[in-house]
Amino acid sequence: MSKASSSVDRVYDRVRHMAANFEFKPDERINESALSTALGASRTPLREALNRLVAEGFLTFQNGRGFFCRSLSPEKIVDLYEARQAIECEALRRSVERASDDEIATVLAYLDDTEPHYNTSDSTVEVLEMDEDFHIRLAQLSKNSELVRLLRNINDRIRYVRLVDLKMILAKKQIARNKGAKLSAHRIILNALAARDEKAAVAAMRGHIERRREEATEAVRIAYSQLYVPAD
Amino acid sequence: MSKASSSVDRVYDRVRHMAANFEFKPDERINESALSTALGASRTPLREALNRLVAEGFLTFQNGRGFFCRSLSPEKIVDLYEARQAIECEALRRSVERASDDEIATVLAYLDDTEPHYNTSDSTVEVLEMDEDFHIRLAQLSKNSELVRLLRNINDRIRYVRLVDLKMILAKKQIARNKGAKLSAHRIILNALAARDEKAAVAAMRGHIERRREEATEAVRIAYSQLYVPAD
DNA sequence: GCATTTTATGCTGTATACAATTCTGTATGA
DNA sequence: TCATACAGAATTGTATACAGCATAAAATGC
Repeated sequence: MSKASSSVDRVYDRVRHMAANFEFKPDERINESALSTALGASRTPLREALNRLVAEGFLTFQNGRGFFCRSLSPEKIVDLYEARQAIECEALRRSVERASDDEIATVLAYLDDTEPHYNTSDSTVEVLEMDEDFHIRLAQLSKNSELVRLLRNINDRIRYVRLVDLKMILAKKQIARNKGAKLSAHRIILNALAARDEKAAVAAMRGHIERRREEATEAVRIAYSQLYVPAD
Repeated sequence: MSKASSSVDRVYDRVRHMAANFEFKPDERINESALSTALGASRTPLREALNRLVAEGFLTFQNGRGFFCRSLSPEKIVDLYEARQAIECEALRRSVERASDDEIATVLAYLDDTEPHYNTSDSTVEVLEMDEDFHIRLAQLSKNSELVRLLRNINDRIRYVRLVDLKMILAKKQIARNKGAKLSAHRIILNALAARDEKAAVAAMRGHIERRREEATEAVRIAYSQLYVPAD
């Protein structure tokens, strides 16, 4: 049960995390020598990791100029939200066919377990983690590993903006939060799935993501200001 | 207007093409030294290219054992077809909102131009190229570059099976082919888009891809036999 | 003072070397 | 006959060196 992870893997994980959280500023050039020494590896494994991240959409690459952080623009983020709608709605359609009642019940149990914490936690990171986890579990019911893979990739690429968005939401609705009075969006989707009501489930999912998509432009604006203000 | 492509880029293009066409057999191990000399480059740029291809889903990687061709299974291909449905249908929905009449007319003109050749060519490679090109142009109407990017990736990963499938279809319907008598599937989709009929367009697209998805298992079987029979 | 050329610095792109690991084939024993 | 152990070969993983390019800085001309 050992990990036996290579240098590339360690570097990859670390740099991916940095890129996801915009520890490189948008469009910032990445200095390979500096980063490699900072990570305690040589440039060779670092560059291999960077190449993977380019293919995943976390970084860009220009010949002769090196690697750069991806840019951060409302358009790009909206594009990703739309891709997320495509993926998650498709997964849901397949889940209606393929997920057993037991499997759906397991996800429902997960929801029951986490919802109290989800509704009271002040840590946006924790809340987002739970949210992502729910969506992944739901997508896995489709039995389509490609859709799950794509969703994971998209989630990681919009995480920073989602985090900002979530902070925004919590700041606004700090007083009145879902405490079971109203059915949560997640519960509505899952209930529709359990009832094998494809249309209702997909519509709920679409709307659920759509609401965030609409906030994307604003969230990106705030994200920028947050990125370029040194003090937190 | 020079290309100024680096060694990595050249190697990347070449190996990607090889992987797409299963010039490496499914699950086959890739020998880095041999391949690098064959491509006239050293192992360093080759490995960078291989890492990109892993991230894109063309290859897999096992620590300490190296790079392998992706496996070829009906399940994987079905997964990809479903992902394609997700992407293309979403793109179509957005195109209904965003594509101008002129832009749609341009794609229609492309269809008019290519359809004669499309219906008579005996080269499955050519036919598939035209088909992919049409679908990409259509997806671009969505103005969502992420969806286009994903579609390109998926298309390249299922190309080999699609090629086999197409050969199968042409062999069967060799006599009676669409010569304008019946409206082509592409034309139906495009007309619905032009009429801003989202439901009809999406339904047509879904069905269009669904038909191929249903043939996937059979096509994979034939693909296997073709891959492991030396003579063509 | 501004634009332009030249020079210098730093960084990237690739090859190569070598250590570490895995694989293959053979021999040995039950 | 099968399993195991071992030795040699092959292959991968990483560091390092250096050439070539791009960028920044300095110098020159107007």
